[in-house]
Amino acid sequence: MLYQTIKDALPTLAETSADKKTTGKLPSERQLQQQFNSTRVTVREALMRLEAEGVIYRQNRIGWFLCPKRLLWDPIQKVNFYQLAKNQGLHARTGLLACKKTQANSDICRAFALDGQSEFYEIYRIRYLDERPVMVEKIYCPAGQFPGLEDKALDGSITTIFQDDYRVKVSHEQSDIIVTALPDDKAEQLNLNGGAACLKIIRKRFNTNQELVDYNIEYWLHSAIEMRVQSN
Amino acid sequence: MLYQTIKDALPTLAETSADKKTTGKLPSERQLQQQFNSTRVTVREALMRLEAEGVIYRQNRIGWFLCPKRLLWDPIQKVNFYQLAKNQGLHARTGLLACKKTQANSDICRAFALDGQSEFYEIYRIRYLDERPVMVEKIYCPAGQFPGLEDKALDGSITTIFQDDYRVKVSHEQSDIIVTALPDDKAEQLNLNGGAACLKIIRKRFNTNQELVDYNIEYWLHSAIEMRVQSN
DNA sequence: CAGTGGTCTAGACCACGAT
DNA sequence: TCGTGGTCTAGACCACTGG
Repeated sequence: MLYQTIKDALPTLAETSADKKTTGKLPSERQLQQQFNSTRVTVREALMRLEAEGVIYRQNRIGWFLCPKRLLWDPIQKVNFYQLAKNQGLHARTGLLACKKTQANSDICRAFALDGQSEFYEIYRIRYLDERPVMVEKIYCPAGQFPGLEDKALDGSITTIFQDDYRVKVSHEQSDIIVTALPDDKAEQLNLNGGAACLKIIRKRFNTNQELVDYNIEYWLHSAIEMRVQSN
Repeated sequence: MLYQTIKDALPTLAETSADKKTTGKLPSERQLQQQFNSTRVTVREALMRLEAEGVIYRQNRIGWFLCPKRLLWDPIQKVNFYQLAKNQGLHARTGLLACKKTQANSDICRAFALDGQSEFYEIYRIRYLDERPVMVEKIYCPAGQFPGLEDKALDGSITTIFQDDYRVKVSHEQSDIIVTALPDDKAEQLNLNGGAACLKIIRKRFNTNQELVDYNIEYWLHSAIEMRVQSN
């Protein structure tokens, strides 16, 4: 199986392609095809397996790259994203893609115990680690509860805005985590390809009165993250 | 993209192929190729994407099947596997593949603060949900601490054996969780194909003295499991 | 033994990126 | 504009499953 051959050669490959000390880009698929005396379909199958393994990733229409180390995350701790990254020597950044008032699907309405006509803020954001896009998220919160939210600095910490501007404090949260494939529209935002493995996290955050504060849907590039949990 | 077409047709497909009330098996790749006027490579790409999504899975050289619902698991709770499954209407079973005394790799020795010459029990097991293989695990524990372990009923709860037969009580644990591809040897045991997405969980369990009791490496078929965690 | 999935070959066309 | 990745066609051989 070609996959093993390529895997063993990976370190060399990334080096040789490195014009200067560049980003760990692999040679083009056609170059690999020649080098390994194979065909493009086969080369791609091998690359996709390495992608599944979390060893390489690809950027849409750009090429294949070696994966940097994963961000270590504890789903129990309510830690600030920037702080978490910094502690691990990574630079975090958040980009705001959109913020609009809209209605939400039935799952979300039900979670808030609101009916289907209710208005929500939908905040669409993207997160980078060392300028590599690794996650997109949509945050839903009831519009009535956060007047003027669209004018806040939404490319920072939402938790801080809730707390400082609206006196709403998140006390605990629940995360649902599954492995799935990146939907095409999310992939596009991340400059990745639809179908890549990802972690889908649905996070519900509550205040001390057990009321839902916001509903968050995240898609993480699977090779960018590692989870560590501690039972008591 | 063919993938969407097939996805939409999935319910119909699983039905039509069902000889009797069978397991949700899809038609053969060649049948699909004809039905959708395409080629096998393309059909397979579409199927593999659906597999990545967690909608279908394949058994090695048998075919493609619709996925049953996922087992919901809380990595914080130290719940018995059988009980967990039962609560969710699933039937759990464990098979013992092997149990031997052996040396362990450096990661594991270091975790136990033992040197590379130390002997360990290595217990290799497989777990089924409704008779579908969904996980393989290797459990390592220091041989000296558990004399005669190989003669116990290792297809049941290890925790119970530790507690009842050796007076060793697990008090807390730490789990490391990443998404990766199923290695070929693990895939073989599961009757699956190497390269399928999986959850790899490394779990360390400690006694009340903060001493490591066992070291567990699990590979879960990704579409068989969903995680739910609650922060305090 | 017939049919299946696993793996591979040898091309093709298009849209987009880098230049 | 040229090369790249994204998608697809049309075959092939083999090992294994299931009847």
